[in-house]
Amino acid sequence: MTKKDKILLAAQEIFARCGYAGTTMKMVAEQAGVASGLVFHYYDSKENLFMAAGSEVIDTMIADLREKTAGCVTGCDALGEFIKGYLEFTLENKTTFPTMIRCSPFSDDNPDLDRERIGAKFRRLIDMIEEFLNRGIEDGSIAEIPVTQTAFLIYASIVGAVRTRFLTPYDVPGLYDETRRFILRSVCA
Amino acid sequence: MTKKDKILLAAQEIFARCGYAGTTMKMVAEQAGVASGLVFHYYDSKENLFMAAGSEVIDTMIADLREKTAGCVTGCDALGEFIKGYLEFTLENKTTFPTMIRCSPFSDDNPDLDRERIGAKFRRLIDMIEEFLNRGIEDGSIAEIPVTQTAFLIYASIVGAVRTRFLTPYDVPGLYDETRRFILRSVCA
Amino acid sequence: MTKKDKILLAAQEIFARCGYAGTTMKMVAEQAGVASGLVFHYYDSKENLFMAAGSEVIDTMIADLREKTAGCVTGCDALGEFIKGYLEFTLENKTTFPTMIRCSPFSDDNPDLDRERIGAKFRRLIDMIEEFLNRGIEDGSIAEIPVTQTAFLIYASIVGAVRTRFLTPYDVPGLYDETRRFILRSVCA
Amino acid sequence: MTKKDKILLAAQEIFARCGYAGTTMKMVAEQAGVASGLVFHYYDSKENLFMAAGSEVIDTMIADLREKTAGCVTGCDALGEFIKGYLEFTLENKTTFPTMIRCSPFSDDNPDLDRERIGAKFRRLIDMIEEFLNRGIEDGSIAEIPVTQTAFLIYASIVGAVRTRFLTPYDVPGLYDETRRFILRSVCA
DNA sequence: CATGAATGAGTATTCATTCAT
DNA sequence: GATGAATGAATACTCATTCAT
Repeated sequence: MTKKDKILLAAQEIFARCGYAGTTMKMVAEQAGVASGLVFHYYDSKENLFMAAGSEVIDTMIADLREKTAGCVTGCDALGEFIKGYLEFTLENKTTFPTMIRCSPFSDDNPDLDRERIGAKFRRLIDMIEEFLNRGIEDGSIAEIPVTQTAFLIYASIVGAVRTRFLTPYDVPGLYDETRRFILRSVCA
Repeated sequence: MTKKDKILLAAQEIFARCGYAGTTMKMVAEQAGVASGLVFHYYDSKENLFMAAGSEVIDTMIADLREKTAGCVTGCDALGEFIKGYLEFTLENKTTFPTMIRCSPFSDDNPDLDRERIGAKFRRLIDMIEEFLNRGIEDGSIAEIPVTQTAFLIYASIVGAVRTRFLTPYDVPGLYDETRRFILRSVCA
Repeated sequence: MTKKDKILLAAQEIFARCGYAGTTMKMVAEQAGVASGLVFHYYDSKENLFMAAGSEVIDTMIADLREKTAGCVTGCDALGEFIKGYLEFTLENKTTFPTMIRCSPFSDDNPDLDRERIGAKFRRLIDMIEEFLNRGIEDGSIAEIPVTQTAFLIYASIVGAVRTRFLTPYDVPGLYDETRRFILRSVCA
Repeated sequence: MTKKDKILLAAQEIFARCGYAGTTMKMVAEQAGVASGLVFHYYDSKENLFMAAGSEVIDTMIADLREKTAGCVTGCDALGEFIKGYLEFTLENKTTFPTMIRCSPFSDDNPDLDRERIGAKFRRLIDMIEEFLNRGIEDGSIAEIPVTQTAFLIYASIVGAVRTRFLTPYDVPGLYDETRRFILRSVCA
C-alpha cells in the first residue's frame, strides 16, 4: 500500500467518524502515518481530499451493485438485489461508508461543497433503480407507477434507513431486512 | 419581538442556510441586529443556541401535526394526514426548517453534537406514527406489519424525501405528493 | 494611546525593520503588546495593515512638507525647502520611515501589492515638485526645462539618496546636504 | 544550454517578476523544466540561487559598460556613455534586469539577505563613476565638486529613474533621455 | 440589558530543504 | 546527474468565548 493510498483510506475513516468540519488535515496525516505536508502534496486541499475519498467509496459501491444485480431475471428481482446489496455494502464498509453519506448530495454536512460533481455520480445509482422499474413494468413484476418519482422515493427510503442505522441513537433490530420488504410491498405487482 | 426572539429566529435562518460549522456567532448577531455579546448572554454557547433553535422548530411542528391529525378516524387516514402535514410544514418554513434537518438525529452535520436530548423529541414523531399504525391495524385500515420497524421506515422515507427536496440539486416534480402514495401503498390494507 | 494606535505604530516599526514578507502578524502583536486576534479585529489582513501603516506615514509627511514650504517666495526656494524637508523627515522618523519606502510605488518589496491606491498618494508629492518648477520658471528662478520629467527625476534623486542612506551598507557623509545642491545645480537658473 | 544554465536563467526571470519572497523553488524548477531537487543540487539554497542570479546580471552589465565607455575621451563623455549604457542595458534585459534591482544594496526586498558580497560588486559601478568624475575634473569637462558624494548621487539618480520605469505605475515618456541631461547639467563644466 | 474590545487556541496551507532511488 | 516523494516548521487568519464598561 502506497502512502498515497494510506492517506485516502485514513481520510475515508476520519471523515466517516468526524464529519467534514470535524476532520483536520493533521488527524488524517497522523492516522495515515505521514507528514501533514504529504497530504497536500497528493490531494491539494481538504475539499479535494474529501471528494477523492467520497468518490472512491461510491465507485466501489457502483461496481459492486452492477455485479450483484447482473444475473437477475425480473425487474422486481433486480430491485430487491439492489436494495439488499446497497445495505450489505454499508455494513461491509462500516468505517468508511459514512464518508459517502457525508459527501452525498443528500448530506447536510457542508452546504458550500460542490455537489454538482458528486451529484452526477449518485445520479447513476438512481438511474439503476429507474432501469429496474422500467424492466419490471414491462415484464409485469412491477405495478404501473410513475417511474422517476418512485425511483427517487426508493432511494430516499434507503438513504433514510441507512441514516437511521449509522447516525441515529435509535436501535431498531431488523430495520434493514424490513426496508426491502417495505419498498417491494409498495412497488411490486 | 424581543431581542432574545430576534436572536433565535436569526439563528434558525443562518443555521438553516450555512450549517452548524458554517455559522458563526457573529453572523447570527448581525442578522439579529444585536451585539455578539448578547447572543452569549441569552444562549451561553453556540451548541446551546443550535439546540434551542432546533427545538423551537420541532416543538412547533409537533403541535402543528397533533392538530392536523386530531380529527382523523382511521389509522390510515391519520397516517396520511401526518405525512401530508409534515411535508407541508417543510414548505411553509422553507428558511428555518433546514435547521431541524441539521440538528435532527439523522443529520450528518456534526457528529460531536449531543443529540440525545433532541433525539428524544424526534422520538415523539416516530411514536405518533406507531400510534397510527396500531390504531390502523385494530380498525383494519392498515395491514399486519411489524409496527416499530415500519414506523421508522415511514419516517426514514419522509426524511429521505425532504432531503431530496431541500439539499439535493435534483429537481423531481411531484415528489412530495408521490411520497404519501408510496408509503400508504406499502402499509394500508 | 489606544491599542489600535499601538498596533499601527508597532506595524510601522516592524515593517520598517523587517520588510513586508519578513514581518509576521505575531511580531506586530507582540511589539504592540496585544493578542494577535486584535490586530485582525482592527486591520482585517496583513496587506491592509501594511497599507494603513504606510498611508499614515505619508499623510504625516505631506502635511509636514506643505507647512515647511508654505512661506517660500520663489519656486527655487520652495523646491530647496521641499528637498530639505523631505530628507529631514526621514531622519526624524528613522524607525518608521522605511515603511513608507517599502509601501511606495518605487518599492521592490512586494510585486503583488496594490500600488494603484498608494501610487495616487505619492503622486501628490511629485505634483508639489511640478508646482514649484512651474512657479520657478515663471519667476525666473528655474531654467526652462521639461517640467514633468524633471519633477520625476528630482523625486527619483531624492528616493535614490534616501535608499542609499537607509538600506545600503555604504557610509557617505554629507550625502543629504549634497543632494540638495546636486539637484538645484541642475534646475536653477 | 546546460540544465544548470537553464535554472539560472529561470531564476533570473522569476525573481524579476515575483520578487524574492514571491518566488518559490518549485516555480524556478518548473520554468527551467527540471525537477526541484536539481535546483538544490546546483545552487544549495534559495538565497544562494538569488545571489547567483543577481551576480550574473551585474557581471554582464559591468563588462558591457566597460566596453561602452572604453573609447571616451573626456570624463564628461565617459559619464554620459555610462548613464546611457546603464539605462540601455535595463531595456535590453527587461525580463531579467529586475532581479538585479532586487538583489542590489538599494533594494528593500529582504532586509535579512546578506548583501555584503553583492554590495562589493555594486561598489565597482560607483567606482567607475568616481573615476570618470576625477578624469573630468582634470580635463576640465567636469566642475569642481565633491567626487564621492556626487558619484553616489549620480548613481542614486539612475537607480531612482530605473525604479520609476520598472516598478512604478507612472508612465513618464522621455524619462530615460532626460535622466542623462538632468545629471550632466548638474556636474559638467 | 447591551456593547464590542480583547483573547488565544486552532486550522488549512505553503515551502525550503533533504534524501532514497 | 536527475527525480520527486517526504518532512515539518512557520504563518495568516478565524472564531467561540470572556469581560469591563
